[in-house]
Amino acid sequence: MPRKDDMQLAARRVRMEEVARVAGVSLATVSRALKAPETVSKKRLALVREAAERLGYAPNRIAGSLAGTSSPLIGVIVPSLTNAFFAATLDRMSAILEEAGYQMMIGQHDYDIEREERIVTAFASWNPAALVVTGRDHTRGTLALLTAATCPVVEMWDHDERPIDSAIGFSNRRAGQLAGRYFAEGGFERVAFVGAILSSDPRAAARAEGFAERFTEGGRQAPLIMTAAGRDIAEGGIALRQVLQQQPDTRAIAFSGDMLAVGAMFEAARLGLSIPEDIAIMGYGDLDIAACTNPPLTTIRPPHEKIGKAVAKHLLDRIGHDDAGRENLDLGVELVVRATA
Amino acid sequence: MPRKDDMQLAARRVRMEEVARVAGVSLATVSRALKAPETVSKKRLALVREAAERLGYAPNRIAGSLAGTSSPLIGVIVPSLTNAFFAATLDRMSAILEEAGYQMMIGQHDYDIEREERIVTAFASWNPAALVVTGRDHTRGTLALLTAATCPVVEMWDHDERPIDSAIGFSNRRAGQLAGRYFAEGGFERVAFVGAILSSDPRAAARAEGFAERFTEGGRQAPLIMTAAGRDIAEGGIALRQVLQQQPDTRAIAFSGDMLAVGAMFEAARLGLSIPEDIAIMGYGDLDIAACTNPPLTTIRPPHEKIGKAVAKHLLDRIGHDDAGRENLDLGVELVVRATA
DNA sequence: CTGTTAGCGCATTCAG
DNA sequence: CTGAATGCGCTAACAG
Repeated sequence: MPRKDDMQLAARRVRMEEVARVAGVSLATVSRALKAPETVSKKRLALVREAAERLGYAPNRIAGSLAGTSSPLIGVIVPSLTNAFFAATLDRMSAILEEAGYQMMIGQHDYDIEREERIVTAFASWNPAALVVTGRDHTRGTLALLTAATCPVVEMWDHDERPIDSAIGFSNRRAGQLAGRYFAEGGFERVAFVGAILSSDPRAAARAEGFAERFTEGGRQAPLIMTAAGRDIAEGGIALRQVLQQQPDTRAIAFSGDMLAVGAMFEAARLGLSIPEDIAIMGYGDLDIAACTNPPLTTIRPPHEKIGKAVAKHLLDRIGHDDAGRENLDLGVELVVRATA
Repeated sequence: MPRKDDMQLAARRVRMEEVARVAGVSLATVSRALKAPETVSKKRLALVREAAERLGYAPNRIAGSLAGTSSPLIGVIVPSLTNAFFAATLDRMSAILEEAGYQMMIGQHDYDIEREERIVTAFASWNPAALVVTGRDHTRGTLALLTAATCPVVEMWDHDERPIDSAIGFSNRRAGQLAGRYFAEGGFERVAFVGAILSSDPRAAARAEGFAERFTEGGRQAPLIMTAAGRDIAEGGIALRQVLQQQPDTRAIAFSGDMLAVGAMFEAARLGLSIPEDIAIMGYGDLDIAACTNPPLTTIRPPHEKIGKAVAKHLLDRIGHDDAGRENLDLGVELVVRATA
């Protein structure tokens, strides 16, 4: 490991001290000129900026974070990076936060709350400016860490009473209720709900519950609740066949995701079933594809991008502004009626 | 802002010094016990571990990174988080790197290389253990930063001569050639290539070039190259109509993405066109959906997940091991013939 | 408005 | 194998 006073070819990265020397001011003035320009005289501000520019100075954020109160790092944990919903949320967040000079550290736990705990632990040790997690289902350890955290904590994608700190999302139970009531009002007798891995996705499980709850309200027979092995489109077709086998008189199926629904539509076509005449289909997510299928998919639209924007803005509000308080926002969810149900 | 010697309710985070005190050893011993257990006697190792456990000690990674040579942070920059290809790559990388104790900082530039430069600059100031960018198309500034970087730099998703440092990907031109040759051999006379925003996506542009190059080889008429306004499924249908309008005798279309191709298939159905009899369709990406459509989509499969794994492993190899050298890997690409072409 | 002075929490010399 | 001492590069009091 080379020592810094060795003769070295690799130029050392330029430090604040050199900028100060070149600009003919003190270290502190450089620091202020860069972080709070309004607290420095115009004359020196210009000197510092010019020197920094000329030397190609880039501050060392690690050092800055150690000396300062907290780091411009925001930890965000989602179940999966490949899930289009969370990707949309992350996309919006990153656009806004990057603009404001924050960096997102992203972690995924694959619907495993033990892994979530490990990631929260790891993130906490970076002294982040904020921590964002998905949902309200955590281990006791995660809960303890998050409760003790000195930075703002946001639970997103779920709305409920008494969040740890702030929560921004919507009610998944209500989303399920929307579908259940719609099927009930549609006069269907026998229906089913297909959810991907309901045991590990508490949000999908909440939708299933809400669905069953509302559908059975008028004294109707309880829906068949079926678990699909995954969220991919291929599972949709498999699930359709299974539902029809277990409950042949099923006339309507609600899926926990649009891709499952589309897979079922493709499979229905292969089976010679027409939609919605033979079987009605409802999706969840309102992905771009929903509007394009034949016939276009009736689905439920969660506020994926709205969540991203709202979380990012809330964070920016709270970081720094001591007056900005916690928040518990329900962004709502809507039924988009198209032609499959 | 509370000072640390104030009476405070919020417990201060436990530091290494407290662990040292409780374990009855020096600070240095704690540090060594935690980072290089083999350099400490069994007896003290146990003492330190117990104390750390009991106090719930979590090291401050910011401080560690400042004192140490570099940080366990890996900067990864992709064009878009919502693009399923990059999402798959990030997913694999994060799984492997997280396991090894590294944190990914993810940035997206939305196919804007000026924004890429800003993100690279920001990431560099975190003293990362490695930097990963997508593709080989960079501003001069980015090039300068990356060339001067003291950490490993990987350009992924593209393969070419002379990368900045390491490169792991495949040849997009070759991917295009595969499609061009297939259409030529299929005996088509008039064909088209539809690419999303070709002006800003150099990889899609390379595929278009490769496509035209091979298709025209036998003296065939040059294909119509058409730019779609976006990557979403809805654009596929729009593009199909435009192609048919501009070149009514088109008998085969290659798309720069599976979702565009699927959108075109849905639109073709609405237009009463049958696939592949009236018009042949080829996708790119081999997303899950490709195998499920009616008929199943013929497409080209890039090694999305393989790239993620290979990049992560290469990084782990290189970080620390001075002996591990640069790499320039072509992971290949394959044509998946199904039923649309 | 400015410069001087102290650390931030840890990794790493160096002596023992 | 261990402990004392030093400093990573910067920010935040503080006094002028």
